[in-house]
Amino acid sequence: MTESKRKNKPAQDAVGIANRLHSAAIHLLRRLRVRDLASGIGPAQLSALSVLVFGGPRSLGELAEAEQVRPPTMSRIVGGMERAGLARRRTTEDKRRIRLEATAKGTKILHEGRKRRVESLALALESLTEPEIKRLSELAELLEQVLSKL
Amino acid sequence: MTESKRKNKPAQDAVGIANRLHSAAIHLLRRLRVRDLASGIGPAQLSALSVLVFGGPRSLGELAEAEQVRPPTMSRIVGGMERAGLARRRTTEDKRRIRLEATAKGTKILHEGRKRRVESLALALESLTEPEIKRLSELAELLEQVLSKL
DNA sequence: ATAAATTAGTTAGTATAGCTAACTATATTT
DNA sequence: AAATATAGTTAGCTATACTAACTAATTTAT
Repeated sequence: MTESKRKNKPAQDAVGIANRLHSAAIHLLRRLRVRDLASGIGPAQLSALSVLVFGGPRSLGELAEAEQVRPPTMSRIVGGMERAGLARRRTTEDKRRIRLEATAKGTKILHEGRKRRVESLALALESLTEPEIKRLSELAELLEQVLSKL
Repeated sequence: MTESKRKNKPAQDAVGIANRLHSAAIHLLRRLRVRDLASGIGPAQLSALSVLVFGGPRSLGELAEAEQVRPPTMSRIVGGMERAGLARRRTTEDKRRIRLEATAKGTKILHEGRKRRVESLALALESLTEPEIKRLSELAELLEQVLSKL
């Protein structure tokens, strides 16, 4: 994959890029997952918690959608988060709905975990040159943009 | 998180970029995972299978290390792969060891799955402009480079 | 040459995380 | 008032992750 161009067709390149991005994402998360285990909280709970912390309180259905899982799955994840004291259920005017919010403990743990998780990646980034870092920053943004179209 | 810079210290930026990359990777895989389900094979099996297909046969311990899981976990994953006809165990000279290899069926399914999985991403990429695609290609490369330092 | 230690994998038991189907309770529509 | 729709939960299945404890084979040490 040392990237000599045989074809300039963007469509062709898109598949190659997609493959590389996919592969890179898998490897990235697998490495970082190891660090997550230190928090003693599973990845699904951690990810759901981050939605509550950074995105604010919301209903179970909304959280399920944000996390791309089915409601029963989210129901269990939330159960675990509650047991661990990371989040709580609140009743709402519409009594079918619940309002989920992060506890202070959940918020604290998330921030600590996120920091720990990301710090090894940040360290690796620092071995790059300034312009490379800058480019990587721009491209991270581009990636999120692409994902929003997925 | 709209990221105005209070500090220009690259170390600070690296954390921000690392966070965004981490987040993007999570979202990317979560979206693509949906497509993987079509194959009827779980993500761990799919990932292990890809090691066998693209990296060639190897022992259970080696596969476990490549996949960053413990041997008992890999033992189960392989069990599932065998039941599904995706891989097989072969005896070796050292009778403690086993040699794992992908079956023809496993190889075929992996290639099909990979294609299907990546094609929606490729489609999203095509909605970008030429220079954006080019930049994203650089990201993939740079990202792999960073990962190799992780 | 045997005993001890190491190595490779499996088995057992537990927890999390995903699904569908079926249920309860509340709200909305007819 | 009855029917329908919506929000969550419960039940039951599977996959994936762990540690601890086991078996079998090989290697090392006595």
